[in-house]
Amino acid sequence: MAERKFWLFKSEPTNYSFDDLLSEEQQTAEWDGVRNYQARNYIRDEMKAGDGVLFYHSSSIPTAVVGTATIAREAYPDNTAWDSKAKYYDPKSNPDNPTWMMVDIMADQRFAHPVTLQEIKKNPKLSSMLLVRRGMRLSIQPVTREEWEEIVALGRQGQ
DNA sequence: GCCAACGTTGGC
DNA sequence: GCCAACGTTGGC
Repeated sequence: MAERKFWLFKSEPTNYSFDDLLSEEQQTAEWDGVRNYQARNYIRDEMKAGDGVLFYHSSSIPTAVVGTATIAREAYPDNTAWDSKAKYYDPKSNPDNPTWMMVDIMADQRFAHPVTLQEIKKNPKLSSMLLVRRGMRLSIQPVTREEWEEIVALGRQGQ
């Protein structure tokens, strides 16, 4: 069995929050709308069922990792790409040759203590994360096992 | 609301 | 294939 990988998914909570994921049936959602090739490649080529996901709230107060989730279904075509009424419609993609892919994620646990971007920047174990590198605006990023473990440990502790 | 840093687009 | 213009992201 391949080694488990770890990821960070960004979402603006006003658009889709961790609470929204928790309130889904089976606490599972299709992660559609990814329209960046690098993120698409991670989804298509590297994500496996069971991989860990840090759920990050961007453009919020505070910006923070608020919980964890699991890859529940591996890459499959993002059908919203060829829905002309969808927000992320892409006329270049079609069912015969889908450009964009998505995974399903299932909520795992909400952190007792959201791990803020500020804390991440101050923590020597976390300060080299892609997340805090200037200009790293990927909505889906790989996270190392060490970073995963540190953030999960911080998130679990009450305060 | 500002604006820096990206990715994408399209003219040449 | 270059690169300027443009749109988007996302912290502040």
